[in-house]
Amino acid sequence: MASKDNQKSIDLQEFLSNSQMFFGLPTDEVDALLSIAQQQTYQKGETIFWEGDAGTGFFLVISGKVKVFKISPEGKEQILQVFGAHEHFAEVPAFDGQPFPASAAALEKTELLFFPRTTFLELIKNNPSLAVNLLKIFARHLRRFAKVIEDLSLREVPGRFAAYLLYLSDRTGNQEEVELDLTKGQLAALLGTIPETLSRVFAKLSQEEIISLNGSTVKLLNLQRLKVLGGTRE
Amino acid sequence: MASKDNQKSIDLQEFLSNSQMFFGLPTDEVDALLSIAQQQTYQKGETIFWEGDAGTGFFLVISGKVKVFKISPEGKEQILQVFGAHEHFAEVPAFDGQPFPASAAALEKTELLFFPRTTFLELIKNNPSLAVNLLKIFARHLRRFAKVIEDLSLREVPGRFAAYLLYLSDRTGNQEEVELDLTKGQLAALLGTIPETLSRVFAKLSQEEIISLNGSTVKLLNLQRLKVLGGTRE
DNA sequence: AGATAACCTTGACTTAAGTCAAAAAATGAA
DNA sequence: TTCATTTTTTGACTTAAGTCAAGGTTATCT
Repeated sequence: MASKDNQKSIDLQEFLSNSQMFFGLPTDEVDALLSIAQQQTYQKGETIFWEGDAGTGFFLVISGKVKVFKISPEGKEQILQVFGAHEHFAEVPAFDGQPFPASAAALEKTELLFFPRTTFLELIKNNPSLAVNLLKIFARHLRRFAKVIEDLSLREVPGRFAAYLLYLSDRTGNQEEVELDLTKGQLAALLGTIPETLSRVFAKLSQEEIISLNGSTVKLLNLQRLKVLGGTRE
Repeated sequence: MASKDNQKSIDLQEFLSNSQMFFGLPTDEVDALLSIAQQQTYQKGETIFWEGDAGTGFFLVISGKVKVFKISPEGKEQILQVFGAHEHFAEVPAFDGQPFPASAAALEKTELLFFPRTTFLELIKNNPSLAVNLLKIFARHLRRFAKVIEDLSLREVPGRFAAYLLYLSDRTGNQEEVELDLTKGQLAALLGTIPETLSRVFAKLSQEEIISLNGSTVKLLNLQRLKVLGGTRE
Protein backbone atom coordinates (compact mmCIF):
# COMPACT_ATOMS: atom_id res chain seq x y z
CA MET A 1 0.00 0.00 0.00
CA ALA A 2 2.46 2.55 1.24
CA SER A 3 5.01 1.42 -1.28
CA LYS A 4 2.49 1.67 -4.08
CA ASP A 5 1.67 5.25 -3.12
CA ASN A 6 5.35 6.00 -2.96
CA GLN A 7 5.90 4.53 -6.39
CA LYS A 8 3.10 6.61 -7.78
CA SER A 9 4.46 9.84 -6.33
CA ILE A 10 7.91 9.14 -7.79
CA ASP A 11 6.28 8.71 -11.20
CA LEU A 12 4.58 12.07 -10.89
CA GLN A 13 7.81 13.68 -9.83
CA GLU A 14 9.42 12.45 -13.00
CA PHE A 15 6.41 13.60 -14.93
CA LEU A 16 6.73 17.13 -13.68
CA SER A 17 10.46 17.33 -14.20
CA ASN A 18 10.10 16.12 -17.76
CA SER A 19 7.32 18.52 -18.70
CA GLN A 20 8.17 21.62 -20.70
CA MET A 21 6.83 23.75 -17.94
CA PHE A 22 8.84 22.48 -15.00
CA PHE A 23 11.95 21.44 -16.81
CA GLY A 24 15.00 22.36 -14.73
CA LEU A 25 13.04 23.12 -11.59
CA PRO A 26 14.85 22.09 -8.34
CA THR A 27 13.65 18.77 -6.91
CA ASP A 28 12.41 20.26 -3.67
CA GLU A 29 10.25 22.73 -5.58
CA VAL A 30 8.81 19.87 -7.58
CA ASP A 31 7.97 18.06 -4.35
CA ALA A 32 6.29 21.14 -2.95
CA LEU A 33 4.31 21.49 -6.17
CA LEU A 34 3.14 17.92 -6.04
CA SER A 35 1.77 18.36 -2.56
CA ILE A 36 -0.37 21.23 -3.84
CA ALA A 37 -1.40 19.92 -7.26
CA GLN A 38 -4.75 18.18 -7.42
CA GLN A 39 -5.17 14.96 -9.32
CA GLN A 40 -8.41 14.78 -11.31
CA THR A 41 -10.06 12.14 -13.45
CA TYR A 42 -12.44 12.82 -16.32
CA GLN A 43 -14.50 10.33 -18.28
CA LYS A 44 -14.69 10.36 -22.06
CA GLY A 45 -16.66 13.36 -23.23
CA GLU A 46 -16.63 15.08 -19.87
CA THR A 47 -16.11 18.83 -19.80
CA ILE A 48 -13.07 20.15 -17.94
CA PHE A 49 -14.00 23.81 -18.22
CA TRP A 50 -16.10 26.10 -20.36
CA GLU A 51 -14.99 29.18 -22.22
CA GLY A 52 -15.66 32.14 -19.95
CA ASP A 53 -15.17 30.26 -16.66
CA ALA A 54 -12.77 31.89 -14.22
CA GLY A 55 -9.16 30.93 -15.06
CA THR A 56 -8.17 29.37 -11.76
CA GLY A 57 -5.14 27.38 -12.85
CA PHE A 58 -3.65 25.14 -15.47
CA PHE A 59 -3.56 21.41 -16.18
CA LEU A 60 -0.97 18.76 -16.90
CA VAL A 61 -2.12 15.61 -18.70
CA ILE A 62 -0.98 12.44 -16.92
CA SER A 63 -2.83 10.08 -19.22
CA GLY A 64 -5.58 10.30 -21.80
CA LYS A 65 -6.34 13.06 -24.26
CA VAL A 66 -7.94 16.49 -24.04
CA LYS A 67 -9.32 18.86 -26.64
CA VAL A 68 -9.36 22.63 -26.25
CA PHE A 69 -12.05 24.07 -28.49
CA LYS A 70 -14.38 26.90 -29.41
CA ILE A 71 -17.99 26.32 -30.26
CA SER A 72 -20.37 28.50 -32.28
CA PRO A 73 -23.98 29.27 -31.33
CA GLU A 74 -24.99 26.96 -34.20
CA GLY A 75 -22.98 24.16 -32.66
CA LYS A 76 -20.02 24.02 -35.02
CA GLU A 77 -16.82 23.22 -33.20
CA GLN A 78 -13.27 24.35 -33.84
CA ILE A 79 -10.61 22.42 -31.96
CA LEU A 80 -7.67 24.69 -31.19
CA GLN A 81 -5.40 21.99 -29.90
CA VAL A 82 -5.33 18.42 -28.62
CA PHE A 83 -3.15 17.58 -25.63
CA GLY A 84 -1.83 14.15 -24.63
CA ALA A 85 0.31 12.77 -21.84
CA HIS A 86 3.12 15.09 -20.61
CA GLU A 87 1.51 18.13 -22.17
CA HIS A 88 -0.16 20.97 -20.32
CA PHE A 89 -2.83 23.47 -21.23
CA ALA A 90 -4.56 26.65 -20.02
CA GLU A 91 -1.30 28.32 -19.09
CA VAL A 92 -2.52 31.68 -20.37
CA PRO A 93 -5.51 32.01 -18.00
CA ALA A 94 -3.33 30.64 -15.20
CA PHE A 95 -0.85 33.41 -15.92
CA ASP A 96 -3.12 36.39 -16.57
CA GLY A 97 -6.05 35.44 -14.36
CA GLN A 98 -8.59 36.22 -17.08
CA PRO A 99 -11.37 33.76 -18.00
CA PHE A 100 -10.63 30.68 -20.09
CA PRO A 101 -10.58 31.75 -23.76
CA ALA A 102 -11.91 28.36 -24.89
CA SER A 103 -13.51 25.21 -23.52
CA ALA A 104 -11.83 21.90 -22.74
CA ALA A 105 -13.15 18.34 -22.64
CA ALA A 106 -11.72 14.84 -22.32
CA LEU A 107 -11.59 12.86 -25.57
CA GLU A 108 -11.12 9.65 -23.60
CA LYS A 109 -10.75 8.72 -19.94
CA THR A 110 -8.15 11.22 -18.75
CA GLU A 111 -6.12 11.86 -15.64
CA LEU A 112 -4.96 15.41 -15.00
CA LEU A 113 -2.97 17.32 -12.48
CA PHE A 114 -4.43 20.70 -11.68
CA PHE A 115 -2.13 23.51 -10.55
CA PRO A 116 -3.89 26.45 -8.87
CA ARG A 117 -2.98 29.85 -10.19
CA THR A 118 -1.69 31.27 -6.92
CA THR A 119 0.88 28.51 -6.44
CA PHE A 120 1.89 28.89 -10.02
CA LEU A 121 2.45 32.64 -9.82
CA GLU A 122 4.54 32.36 -6.68
CA LEU A 123 6.61 29.70 -8.32
CA ILE A 124 7.30 31.94 -11.30
CA LYS A 125 8.32 34.77 -9.02
CA ASN A 126 10.87 32.61 -7.24
CA ASN A 127 12.17 30.71 -10.26
CA PRO A 128 13.22 32.86 -13.19
CA SER A 129 13.90 29.72 -15.24
CA LEU A 130 10.21 28.92 -14.99
CA ALA A 131 9.37 32.26 -16.58
CA VAL A 132 11.72 31.41 -19.44
CA ASN A 133 10.10 27.99 -19.82
CA LEU A 134 6.72 29.64 -19.95
CA LEU A 135 7.96 32.12 -22.54
CA LYS A 136 9.12 29.23 -24.71
CA ILE A 137 5.74 27.56 -24.35
CA PHE A 138 3.89 30.74 -25.28
CA ALA A 139 6.21 31.33 -28.22
CA ARG A 140 5.51 27.84 -29.55
CA HIS A 141 1.76 28.29 -29.13
CA LEU A 142 1.90 31.59 -30.98
CA ARG A 143 3.70 30.03 -33.92
CA ARG A 144 1.19 27.21 -34.01
CA PHE A 145 -1.75 29.59 -33.93
CA ALA A 146 -0.26 31.68 -36.71
CA LYS A 147 -0.15 28.53 -38.82
CA VAL A 148 -3.72 27.63 -37.96
CA ILE A 149 -4.83 31.10 -39.04
CA GLU A 150 -2.91 30.71 -42.28
CA ASP A 151 -4.50 27.32 -42.91
CA LEU A 152 -8.02 28.49 -42.23
CA SER A 153 -7.73 31.62 -44.30
CA LEU A 154 -5.45 30.68 -47.19
CA ARG A 155 -6.02 26.99 -47.76
CA GLU A 156 -8.86 24.68 -48.52
CA VAL A 157 -9.79 21.53 -46.66
CA PRO A 158 -7.81 19.01 -48.79
CA GLY A 159 -4.69 21.10 -48.29
CA ARG A 160 -5.17 21.27 -44.55
CA PHE A 161 -5.77 17.55 -44.38
CA ALA A 162 -2.69 16.78 -46.47
CA ALA A 163 -0.63 19.06 -44.23
CA TYR A 164 -1.93 17.20 -41.20
CA LEU A 165 -0.96 13.82 -42.65
CA LEU A 166 2.50 15.15 -43.46
CA TYR A 167 2.79 16.48 -39.95
CA LEU A 168 1.96 13.06 -38.52
CA SER A 169 4.41 11.42 -40.91
CA ASP A 170 7.07 13.86 -39.83
CA ARG A 171 6.44 13.31 -36.14
CA THR A 172 6.74 9.54 -36.36
CA GLY A 173 9.38 9.50 -39.08
CA ASN A 174 7.27 7.09 -41.10
CA GLN A 175 6.95 8.05 -44.77
CA GLU A 176 4.84 5.01 -45.64
CA GLU A 177 1.86 5.34 -43.38
CA VAL A 178 0.46 7.21 -40.40
CA GLU A 179 -1.92 6.34 -37.60
CA LEU A 180 -4.82 8.73 -37.04
CA ASP A 181 -4.98 9.60 -33.37
CA LEU A 182 -8.41 11.23 -33.57
CA THR A 183 -11.82 10.10 -34.81
CA LYS A 184 -12.76 11.51 -38.17
CA GLY A 185 -15.28 13.77 -36.54
CA GLN A 186 -12.71 15.25 -34.19
CA LEU A 187 -10.24 15.55 -37.00
CA ALA A 188 -12.81 17.51 -38.98
CA ALA A 189 -13.25 19.89 -36.02
CA LEU A 190 -9.47 20.27 -35.79
CA LEU A 191 -9.17 21.09 -39.49
CA GLY A 192 -11.96 23.64 -39.38
CA THR A 193 -14.54 21.66 -41.29
CA ILE A 194 -17.35 19.14 -40.72
CA PRO A 195 -17.36 15.32 -40.88
CA GLU A 196 -19.24 15.16 -44.19
CA THR A 197 -16.70 17.35 -45.94
CA LEU A 198 -13.73 15.49 -44.50
CA SER A 199 -15.32 12.23 -45.53
CA ARG A 200 -15.56 13.44 -49.10
CA VAL A 201 -11.94 14.54 -49.02
CA PHE A 202 -10.94 11.07 -47.87
CA ALA A 203 -12.97 9.59 -50.71
CA LYS A 204 -11.42 11.92 -53.29
CA LEU A 205 -7.82 11.37 -52.21
CA SER A 206 -8.39 7.61 -52.01
CA GLN A 207 -9.91 7.52 -55.45
CA GLU A 208 -6.96 9.49 -56.83
CA GLU A 209 -4.68 6.93 -55.12
CA ILE A 210 -2.87 9.55 -53.06
CA ILE A 211 -3.80 7.76 -49.83
CA SER A 212 -5.58 4.60 -48.78
CA LEU A 213 -7.38 3.86 -45.55
CA ASN A 214 -7.48 0.74 -43.34
CA GLY A 215 -9.26 1.43 -40.09
CA SER A 216 -7.29 4.30 -38.59
CA THR A 217 -4.16 3.66 -40.64
CA VAL A 218 -3.58 5.92 -43.62
CA LYS A 219 -1.15 4.69 -46.24
CA LEU A 220 0.64 7.53 -48.00
CA LEU A 221 0.66 6.22 -51.56
CA ASN A 222 1.92 9.34 -53.28
CA LEU A 223 4.04 11.57 -51.08
CA GLN A 224 4.83 13.86 -54.00
CA ARG A 225 1.25 14.81 -54.65
CA LEU A 226 0.52 14.93 -50.93
CA LYS A 227 3.29 17.48 -50.49
CA VAL A 228 1.96 19.56 -53.34
CA LEU A 229 -1.47 19.55 -51.72
CA GLY A 230 -0.05 20.18 -48.25
CA GLY A 231 2.07 23.01 -49.61
CA THR A 232 5.38 22.07 -48.02
CA ARG A 233 6.86 25.50 -47.61
CA GLU A 234 10.33 25.40 -46.19
CA MET B 1 21.50 71.13 -33.56
CA ALA B 2 22.81 69.45 -30.45
CA SER B 3 19.72 70.49 -28.54
CA LYS B 4 17.49 69.14 -31.25
CA ASP B 5 19.22 65.78 -31.09
CA ASN B 6 18.90 65.82 -27.36
CA GLN B 7 15.21 66.61 -27.57
CA LYS B 8 14.72 63.71 -29.93
CA SER B 9 16.50 61.28 -27.68
CA ILE B 10 14.39 62.32 -24.70
CA ASP B 11 11.27 61.62 -26.75
CA LEU B 12 12.49 58.16 -27.54
CA GLN B 13 13.31 57.53 -23.93
CA GLU B 14 9.73 58.26 -23.04
CA PHE B 15 8.59 56.09 -25.89
CA LEU B 16 10.46 53.10 -24.59
CA SER B 17 9.39 53.57 -21.00
CA ASN B 18 5.76 53.79 -22.04
CA SER B 19 5.80 50.73 -24.25
CA GLN B 20 4.39 47.47 -22.92
CA MET B 21 7.71 45.83 -23.42
CA PHE B 22 9.95 48.17 -21.43
CA PHE B 23 7.48 49.38 -18.89
CA GLY B 24 9.16 49.61 -15.49
CA LEU B 25 12.67 49.25 -16.85
CA PRO B 26 15.29 51.39 -14.99
CA THR B 27 16.19 54.61 -16.77
CA ASP B 28 19.84 53.73 -17.23
CA GLU B 29 18.87 50.49 -18.94
CA VAL B 30 16.58 52.43 -21.23
CA ASP B 31 19.46 54.73 -22.10
CA ALA B 32 21.72 51.78 -22.83
CA LEU B 33 19.02 50.27 -25.02
CA LEU B 34 18.60 53.46 -26.99
CA SER B 35 22.27 53.56 -27.83
CA ILE B 36 21.98 50.11 -29.36
CA ALA B 37 18.58 50.32 -31.05
CA GLN B 38 18.62 51.23 -34.73
CA GLN B 39 16.20 53.72 -36.12
CA GLN B 40 14.75 52.77 -39.51
CA THR B 41 12.40 54.42 -41.94
CA TYR B 42 10.16 52.60 -44.41
CA GLN B 43 8.10 54.07 -47.20
CA LYS B 44 4.48 53.12 -47.81
CA GLY B 45 4.29 49.58 -49.12
CA GLU B 46 7.90 48.76 -48.32
CA THR B 47 8.63 45.32 -46.91
CA ILE B 48 10.21 45.14 -43.46
CA PHE B 49 10.85 41.41 -43.49
CA TRP B 50 9.60 38.29 -45.23
CA GLU B 51 8.25 35.15 -43.65
CA GLY B 52 11.16 32.74 -43.33
CA ASP B 53 13.85 35.41 -42.93
CA ALA B 54 16.15 34.94 -39.97
CA GLY B 55 14.59 36.40 -36.80
CA THR B 56 17.27 38.87 -35.84
CA GLY B 57 15.33 41.12 -33.52
CA PHE B 58 12.09 42.95 -32.91
CA PHE B 59 10.62 46.32 -33.78
CA LEU B 60 8.96 49.20 -32.02
CA VAL B 61 6.76 51.54 -34.05
CA ILE B 62 7.64 55.19 -33.51
CA SER B 63 5.23 56.51 -36.11
CA GLY B 64 3.24 55.13 -38.98
CA LYS B 65 1.55 51.75 -39.34
CA VAL B 66 2.74 48.24 -40.05
CA LYS B 67 0.94 45.08 -41.12
CA VAL B 68 2.10 41.59 -40.24
CA PHE B 69 0.68 39.14 -42.72
CA LYS B 70 0.74 35.75 -44.40
CA ILE B 71 0.38 35.33 -48.12
CA SER B 72 -0.72 32.29 -50.12
CA PRO B 73 0.94 31.06 -53.31
CA GLU B 74 -2.14 32.36 -55.16
CA GLY B 75 -1.56 35.81 -53.69
CA LYS B 76 -4.36 35.98 -51.14
CA GLU B 77 -3.27 37.84 -48.07
CA GLN B 78 -4.24 37.35 -44.43
CA ILE B 79 -3.24 40.17 -42.11
CA LEU B 80 -2.50 38.81 -38.65
CA GLN B 81 -2.19 42.15 -36.99
CA VAL B 82 -1.72 45.85 -37.59
CA PHE B 83 0.62 47.80 -35.35
CA GLY B 84 0.69 51.56 -34.80
CA ALA B 85 2.76 53.99 -32.74
CA HIS B 86 3.95 52.67 -29.35
CA GLU B 87 3.35 49.07 -30.34
CA HIS B 88 5.99 46.45 -31.07
CA PHE B 89 6.06 43.31 -33.15
CA ALA B 90 8.17 40.23 -33.94
CA GLU B 91 8.86 39.55 -30.27
CA VAL B 92 8.53 35.79 -30.81
CA PRO B 93 11.36 35.43 -33.34
CA ALA B 94 13.43 37.85 -31.26
CA PHE B 95 12.90 35.57 -28.30
CA ASP B 96 13.26 32.11 -29.82
CA GLY B 97 15.66 32.92 -32.65
CA GLN B 98 13.60 31.02 -35.21
CA PRO B 99 12.69 32.58 -38.58
CA PHE B 100 9.91 35.15 -38.83
CA PRO B 101 6.59 33.28 -38.95
CA ALA B 102 5.01 35.95 -41.15
CA SER B 103 5.93 38.92 -43.29
CA ALA B 104 5.74 42.61 -42.38
CA ALA B 105 5.31 45.73 -44.48
CA ALA B 106 4.67 49.42 -43.90
CA LEU B 107 1.11 50.56 -44.61
CA GLU B 108 2.26 54.16 -44.70
CA LYS B 109 5.54 55.98 -44.14
CA THR B 110 6.78 54.45 -40.91
CA GLU B 111 9.59 54.99 -38.44
CA LEU B 112 10.75 52.01 -36.43
CA LEU B 113 13.26 51.21 -33.76
CA PHE B 114 14.95 47.88 -34.28
CA PHE B 115 16.26 45.94 -31.27
CA PRO B 116 18.77 43.23 -32.11
CA ARG B 117 18.03 39.86 -30.57
CA THR B 118 21.26 39.56 -28.60
CA THR B 119 20.74 42.81 -26.72
CA PHE B 120 17.18 41.82 -26.07
CA LEU B 121 18.07 38.41 -24.61
CA GLU B 122 20.70 39.88 -22.31
CA LEU B 123 18.24 42.46 -21.14
CA ILE B 124 15.73 39.74 -20.26
CA LYS B 125 18.32 37.81 -18.36
CA ASN B 126 19.18 40.82 -16.21
CA ASN B 127 15.66 42.18 -15.75
CA PRO B 128 13.10 39.67 -14.54
CA SER B 129 10.38 42.29 -14.87
CA LEU B 130 11.06 42.34 -18.58
CA ALA B 131 10.34 38.61 -18.78
CA VAL B 132 7.04 39.23 -17.05
CA ASN B 133 6.23 42.05 -19.47
CA LEU B 134 6.98 39.75 -22.35
CA LEU B 135 4.78 37.04 -20.86
CA LYS B 136 1.92 39.52 -20.67
CA ILE B 137 2.47 40.49 -24.28
CA PHE B 138 2.53 36.86 -25.42
CA ALA B 139 -0.57 36.07 -23.37
CA ARG B 140 -2.43 38.92 -25.02
CA HIS B 141 -1.35 37.84 -28.48
CA LEU B 142 -2.46 34.28 -27.77
CA ARG B 143 -5.91 35.44 -26.73
CA ARG B 144 -6.17 37.58 -29.85
CA PHE B 145 -5.13 34.73 -32.11
CA ALA B 146 -7.62 32.38 -30.47
CA LYS B 147 -10.32 34.91 -31.35
CA VAL B 148 -9.10 35.22 -34.92
CA ILE B 149 -9.24 31.44 -35.30
CA GLU B 150 -12.75 31.43 -33.89
CA ASP B 151 -13.79 34.18 -36.30
CA LEU B 152 -12.33 32.51 -39.36
CA SER B 153 -13.75 29.10 -38.56
CA LEU B 154 -17.10 29.77 -36.91
CA ARG B 155 -18.29 33.03 -38.39
CA GLU B 156 -19.05 34.47 -41.76
CA VAL B 157 -17.77 37.71 -43.18
CA PRO B 158 -20.64 39.99 -42.11
CA GLY B 159 -20.25 38.75 -38.54
CA ARG B 160 -16.51 39.40 -38.55
CA PHE B 161 -17.03 42.85 -39.99
CA ALA B 162 -19.71 43.71 -37.43
CA ALA B 163 -17.41 42.48 -34.65
CA TYR B 164 -14.65 44.70 -36.02
CA LEU B 165 -16.91 47.78 -36.03
CA LEU B 166 -17.99 47.03 -32.48
CA TYR B 167 -14.37 46.66 -31.48
CA LEU B 168 -13.56 50.08 -32.93
CA SER B 169 -16.60 51.56 -31.24
CA ASP B 170 -15.50 50.04 -27.97
CA ARG B 171 -11.94 51.32 -28.28
CA THR B 172 -12.99 54.91 -28.91
CA GLY B 173 -16.05 54.84 -26.68
CA ASN B 174 -18.16 56.21 -29.50
CA GLN B 175 -21.43 54.36 -30.00
CA GLU B 176 -22.53 56.60 -32.84
CA GLU B 177 -19.80 56.22 -35.40
CA VAL B 178 -16.33 54.89 -35.97
CA GLU B 179 -13.41 55.87 -38.14
CA LEU B 180 -11.92 53.16 -40.34
CA ASP B 181 -8.16 53.18 -39.88
CA LEU B 182 -7.48 50.89 -42.84
CA THR B 183 -8.34 50.96 -46.51
CA LYS B 184 -11.15 48.61 -47.49
CA GLY B 185 -8.69 46.35 -49.20
CA GLN B 186 -6.52 46.04 -46.10
CA LEU B 187 -9.60 45.58 -43.95
CA ALA B 188 -10.68 42.72 -46.19
CA ALA B 189 -7.27 41.07 -45.74
CA LEU B 190 -7.56 41.55 -41.97
CA LEU B 191 -11.02 39.94 -41.89
CA GLY B 192 -9.93 36.97 -43.96
CA THR B 193 -11.79 37.88 -47.14
CA ILE B 194 -11.29 39.81 -50.39
CA PRO B 195 -12.21 43.40 -51.32
CA GLU B 196 -15.13 42.37 -53.53
CA THR B 197 -16.79 40.40 -50.76
CA LEU B 198 -16.26 43.13 -48.17
CA SER B 199 -17.66 45.64 -50.62
CA ARG B 200 -20.83 43.60 -50.94
CA VAL B 201 -21.11 43.32 -47.17
CA PHE B 202 -20.87 47.11 -46.91
CA ALA B 203 -23.59 47.38 -49.52
CA LYS B 204 -25.86 44.91 -47.77
CA LEU B 205 -25.51 46.43 -44.31
CA SER B 206 -25.99 49.92 -45.72
CA GLN B 207 -29.10 48.87 -47.60
CA GLU B 208 -30.49 47.27 -44.43
CA GLU B 209 -29.75 50.56 -42.64
CA ILE B 210 -27.51 48.96 -40.05
CA ILE B 211 -24.62 51.23 -41.00
CA SER B 212 -23.96 54.12 -43.35
CA LEU B 213 -20.72 55.22 -44.90
CA ASN B 214 -19.20 58.69 -45.49
CA GLY B 215 -15.63 58.47 -46.64
CA SER B 216 -13.91 56.50 -43.93
CA THR B 217 -16.54 57.24 -41.29
CA VAL B 218 -19.05 54.49 -40.54
CA LYS B 219 -22.23 55.55 -38.77
CA LEU B 220 -23.62 52.79 -36.58
CA LEU B 221 -27.34 53.21 -37.28
CA ASN B 222 -28.57 50.09 -35.51
CA LEU B 223 -26.34 48.93 -32.68
CA GLN B 224 -28.79 46.22 -31.73
CA ARG B 225 -28.64 44.42 -35.01
CA LEU B 226 -24.91 45.04 -35.28
CA LYS B 227 -24.43 43.31 -31.94
CA VAL B 228 -26.53 40.38 -33.06
CA LEU B 229 -24.40 40.08 -36.18
CA GLY B 230 -21.17 40.60 -34.27
CA GLY B 231 -22.29 38.02 -31.76
CA THR B 232 -21.60 39.91 -28.57
CA ARG B 233 -21.29 36.91 -26.34
CA GLU B 234 -21.36 37.42 -22.59
C1' DA C 1 -5.60 71.49 -62.65
C1' DG C 2 -4.94 67.43 -65.13
C1' DA C 3 -3.29 62.94 -65.69
C1' DT C 4 -1.87 58.61 -63.95
C1' DA C 5 -2.43 55.26 -60.89
C1' DA C 6 -4.52 53.03 -57.01
C1' DC C 7 -8.58 51.65 -55.10
C1' DC C 8 -13.47 50.36 -54.86
C1' DT C 9 -17.84 48.68 -56.63
C1' DT C 10 -20.92 45.95 -59.38
C1' DG C 11 -22.46 42.16 -62.28
C1' DA C 12 -22.38 37.50 -64.00
C1' DC C 13 -20.51 33.32 -63.05
C1' DT C 14 -18.14 29.35 -60.54
C1' DT C 15 -17.00 26.67 -56.79
C1' DA C 16 -15.84 24.94 -52.17
C1' DA C 17 -18.02 23.64 -48.57
C1' DG C 18 -22.15 23.55 -45.63
C1' DT C 19 -27.09 21.41 -44.74
C1' DC C 20 -30.26 17.85 -44.30
C1' DA C 21 -31.58 13.21 -44.56
C1' DA C 22 -30.94 8.45 -44.88
C1' DA C 23 -28.28 4.38 -45.09
C1' DA C 24 -24.16 1.85 -43.86
C1' DA C 25 -20.29 0.83 -40.67
C1' DA C 26 -18.17 0.60 -36.57
C1' DT C 27 -18.09 0.49 -31.65
C1' DG C 28 -19.15 -1.07 -27.25
C1' DA C 29 -22.07 -2.88 -23.54
C1' DA C 30 -24.93 -6.68 -21.93
C1' DT D 1 -22.70 -12.77 -30.09
C1' DT D 2 -26.27 -9.49 -30.34
C1' DC D 3 -28.38 -5.20 -29.91
C1' DA D 4 -28.18 -0.32 -29.48
C1' DT D 5 -25.73 3.63 -29.86
C1' DT D 6 -22.49 6.37 -32.13
C1' DT D 7 -19.84 7.45 -36.07
C1' DT D 8 -19.14 7.65 -40.93
C1' DT D 9 -20.52 7.78 -45.60
C1' DT D 10 -23.28 9.11 -49.56
C1' DG D 11 -26.57 11.74 -52.20
C1' DA D 12 -29.19 15.78 -53.48
C1' DC D 13 -29.43 20.40 -52.56
C1' DT D 14 -28.21 25.26 -50.95
C1' DT D 15 -25.32 28.93 -50.04
C1' DA D 16 -21.38 31.89 -48.84
C1' DA D 17 -17.82 33.55 -50.82
C1' DG D 18 -14.32 33.50 -54.52
C1' DT D 19 -13.13 34.72 -59.68
C1' DC D 20 -12.99 37.51 -63.55
C1' DA D 21 -13.91 41.56 -65.92
C1' DA D 22 -15.57 46.15 -66.55
C1' DG D 23 -16.59 50.75 -64.89
C1' DG D 24 -16.47 54.22 -61.56
C1' DT D 25 -14.30 56.65 -57.86
C1' DT D 26 -10.80 58.62 -55.21
C1' DA D 27 -6.11 59.81 -54.37
C1' DT D 28 -1.57 61.38 -55.69
C1' DC D 29 2.08 63.66 -58.21
C1' DT D 30 3.95 66.91 -61.11
